[in-house]
Amino acid sequence: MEKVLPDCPVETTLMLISDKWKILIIRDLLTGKKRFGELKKSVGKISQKVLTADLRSMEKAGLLTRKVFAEIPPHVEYALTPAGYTLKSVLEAMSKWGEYYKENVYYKENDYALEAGNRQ
Amino acid sequence: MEKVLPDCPVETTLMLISDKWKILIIRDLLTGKKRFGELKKSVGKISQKVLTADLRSMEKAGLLTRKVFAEIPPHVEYALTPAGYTLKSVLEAMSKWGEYYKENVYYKENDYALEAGNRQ
DNA sequence: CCGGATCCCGAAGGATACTG
DNA sequence: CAGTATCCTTCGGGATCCGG
Repeated sequence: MEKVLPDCPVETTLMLISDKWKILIIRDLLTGKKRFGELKKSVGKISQKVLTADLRSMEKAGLLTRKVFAEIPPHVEYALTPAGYTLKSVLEAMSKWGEYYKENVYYKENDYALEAGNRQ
Repeated sequence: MEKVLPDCPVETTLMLISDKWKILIIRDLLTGKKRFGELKKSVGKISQKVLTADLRSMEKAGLLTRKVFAEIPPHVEYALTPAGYTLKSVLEAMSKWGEYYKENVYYKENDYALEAGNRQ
């Protein structure tokens, strides 16, 4: 890897998983290995091109493995590496905070403005 | 037409803080309130426009407060709300993972990749 | 000092068609 | 089924100027 990691470990993490869909890919792999088509369905409205690109990038980063079965039709399985799996702690923190926010901010305080940082 | 938060709490969190700079803004506010100019320096290469926009968006979402002092020259302070502060758990998880990654994956990349790839 | 108003660009992502 | 290959669109975000 020619590129140097940032000093701040938070930025390191951002560099690796802050793309639009990567966290969701990890979320869906935390429950076990999945085939390309399964991921495409479970992640959401991701396109094939982007899913392929993100999976390749995460493979290079050592977050997941790609296993090709020599079959017809093709069969490819993706699974988290130990390093990828340890992202579970980050996802769990995000999940808990999301629930907290929904109950304590979104439903109680003033309505959350829609244009603000919304991604579909 | 009311827009609703996603069912998945992870996606809720993503919706609110997955923009390029928001996590770093929170990182820098976790240590206490800061003025606009201080944030601009500490966050990194963020532009004024984007910093302003992100701060406004996060204010609307209830993550931080904006306090304007009636002074000349202007003086504005930003501070996390309790909801914003609880994101600390997410940031800590990201920080720990970043350090873990640097030591256990980045510095041993080739070994790791081979091992993970050959394991089956 | 803070930040609004414009203009602009490039990269990330989407749509669609094709293939081993 | 799991990709490539193209083409196209969007929009996040940078640069600059201005103003209270």
